Amino acid sequence: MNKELDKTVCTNVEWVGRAHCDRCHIRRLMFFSELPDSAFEHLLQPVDQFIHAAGSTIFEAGTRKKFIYSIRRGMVKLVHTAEDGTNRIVRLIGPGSAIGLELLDGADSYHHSAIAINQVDLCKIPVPTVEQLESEYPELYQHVVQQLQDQLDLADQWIVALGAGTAKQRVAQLLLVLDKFFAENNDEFILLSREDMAAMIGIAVETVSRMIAEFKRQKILYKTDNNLYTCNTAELLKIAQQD
Amino acid sequence: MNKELDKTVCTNVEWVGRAHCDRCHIRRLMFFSELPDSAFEHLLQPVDQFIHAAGSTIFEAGTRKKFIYSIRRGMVKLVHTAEDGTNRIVRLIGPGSAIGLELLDGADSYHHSAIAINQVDLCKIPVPTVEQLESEYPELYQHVVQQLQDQLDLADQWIVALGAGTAKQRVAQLLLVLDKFFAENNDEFILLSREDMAAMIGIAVETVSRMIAEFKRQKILYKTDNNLYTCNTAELLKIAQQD
DNA sequence: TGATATCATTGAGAATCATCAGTTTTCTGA
DNA sequence: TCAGAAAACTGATGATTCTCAATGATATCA
Repeated sequence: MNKELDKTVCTNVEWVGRAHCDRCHIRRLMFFSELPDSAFEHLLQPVDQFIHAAGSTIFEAGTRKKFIYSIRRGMVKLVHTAEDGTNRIVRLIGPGSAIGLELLDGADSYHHSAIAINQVDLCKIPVPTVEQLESEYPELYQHVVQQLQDQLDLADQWIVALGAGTAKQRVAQLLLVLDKFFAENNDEFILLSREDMAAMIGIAVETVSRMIAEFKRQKILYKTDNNLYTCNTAELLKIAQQD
Repeated sequence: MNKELDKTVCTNVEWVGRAHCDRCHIRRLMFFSELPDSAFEHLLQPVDQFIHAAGSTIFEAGTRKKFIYSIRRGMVKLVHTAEDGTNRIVRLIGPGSAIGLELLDGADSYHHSAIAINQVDLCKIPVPTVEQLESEYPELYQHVVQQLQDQLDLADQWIVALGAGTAKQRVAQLLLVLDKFFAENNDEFILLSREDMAAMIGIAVETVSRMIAEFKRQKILYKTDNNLYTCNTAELLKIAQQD
């Protein structure tokens, strides 16, 4: 199912500059939210800021790098690739969340591949720096625990909502998830590719397409802009939960 | 799918006694593994030990209790129940793992119900006691992080292995998961009820039964004892991964 | 802007799975 | 040890979904 996703891996990454966490205007939303300004005076290794183009790979599963990434803007998909090349999307990660946290507790390589869905703005934080700050500021542990718990909740939601039911129900659930996830201020959201959606709910691409097309015809889902969509949440909920 | 699991909730719970963590012979496997004996001299609230009979509920989703549980022996299923009564098993938890960790970071109630699969031997640890020990011994945070990361890995494995593929592939994957999970020393494992298996992989009970029966006929799965089974791992892997 | 590649949609037939109903097996308690 | 209940298994049928193939729409780039 869904083989050879991303045949042409575009590695379009732009270095934006050294991060100055003490002057970061969104720090209270980010990985170092609990730390005082003074914490960043003597970092073991510096934090850098990057912009990843849509489709570019942030890290690949199994790679032995030593960085975690705090997402400032954009959406990242965590992908598991099986031996036969089958891809499965395990989680979507948005602004304020961190990826690569497995490195903080002994894992020697990333557990998934992380790929930018749209343009992603992120901070690249060396693991030794995190460990240094953890030992100096135990409150950072609290934040890591919070992050992991949030991601565990997401994974559970994924299992419950996207892992059972008919194809139509799963697509409806997925749209509800996307709506809640992307819609920060407005209620528009980016509709993912059929391939990505299929890789999330474990059904064929054509089936996803059929369901999406049907929802569009029924005006449950409508395009507002380029590839921005809005949906009728109430109607989707009814579909998702019907017996 | 799989409605009215556990119509007769047996709440057979036996108090074994106050836990003396400083003298616990398996502490290095348990939640307080990193702490010194002296840590337990002045606990805010005591830790108690219980035995739960198979099928009994350890806690129910949404309950506002203030305890986490460290599993000493036996298997626990974490169950999500939808509004319509549909049950979905989100995770299996075994010895050395802890449940209810969501309470440690602000959640005011359990996210799932926890039900004993076989006889479960556990320690009931009050949240204030954990918080006390966390502030005195920051290394306990490390352990919580480890626990959460382990459970996140389990959840991801669940999504990848049990969420896609044909019914036969999913059942094969599930048997492999059970084999790896239950088989501590020997290679026998408890075969769950068809209802539980269906609730894990999101297919109909009858379909699970058909697949299991087929595996038995093909001698890929054989009963060794009461309801202990052994499986041909290589053969199951082949089935699980075939195109 | 037009050519081309990629993605989304649709159709049709085959394969898979859910459902309902009935049978067999296993478990449980008197 | 036996009767009754629960769980597991099986068969038949219809609905759903996958697969293969073709067409339409959209994006990209020279």
